Amino acid sequence: MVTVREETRKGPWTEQEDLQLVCTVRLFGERRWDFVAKVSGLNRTGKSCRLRWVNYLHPGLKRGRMSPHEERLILELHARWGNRWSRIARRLPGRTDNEIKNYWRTHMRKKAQERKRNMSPSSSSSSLTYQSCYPDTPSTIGVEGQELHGGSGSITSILKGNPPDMDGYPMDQIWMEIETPEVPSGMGLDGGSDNGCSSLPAPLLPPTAWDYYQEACWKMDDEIKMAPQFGYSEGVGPCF
DNA sequence: AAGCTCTGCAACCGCAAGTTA
DNA sequence: GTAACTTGCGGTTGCAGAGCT
Repeated sequence: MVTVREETRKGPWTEQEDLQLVCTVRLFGERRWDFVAKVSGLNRTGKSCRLRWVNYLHPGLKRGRMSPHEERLILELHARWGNRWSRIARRLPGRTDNEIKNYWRTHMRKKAQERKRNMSPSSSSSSLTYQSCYPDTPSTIGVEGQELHGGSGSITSILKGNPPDMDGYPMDQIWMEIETPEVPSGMGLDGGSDNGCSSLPAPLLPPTAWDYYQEACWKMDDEIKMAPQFGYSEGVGPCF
């Protein structure tokens, strides 16, 4: 055996890695990230896997620009809680703390530049408030419909080079289709209807993608078979 | 058309809190 | 009770694409 132990991978995720991670999380749930990292065969840290999942692969993530509602909500909540990004994110379904953090950063940068330009000391010297930014936004802070913007997902691109009908398959569309109750039989990865382990809906990828999905999972199948001591049976995601 | 700057996003790092043995 | 391990959070950085000069 000439298995050269690779160093832990860093940097951008590949489509293959995404698939492997999705596959593994699907099986084992959104817990024990170090374990997920190991079992998936990815040379990534558990931390890295978690981050990728939470910020990018998790179903239901919204992508694209913040809506005025969201912008306003962020401003309001930030005024109330400060840099408690994860807390703020919980109030914004489909948005991650990272996303909000990034948004806020660029938002503040923009505002700072604007202020520099204007340099009008006559205006209120207090820190930025949502009112000063969006004086005319409606006051209804609600959870708007789960509109799904077209994202630029890695899984999207894996599909790009694939069957022509899959061309430009947006990530969100994938998740939307996933959410439909139709489960492609055969993979046995649906893990039962209510294992309650994760928010992942049954099939992860549209039918055509399952071919690739299967390929991506071959390694894991071995891992699982090799690791019965963990008490996991195929197709049944454990609840942590 | 080419180079430069700006913007948005993805990902890493370090630390703290929580959990488990 | 405590040490080791895992997870979550916030800050920061680097890169790629868009827009501008």
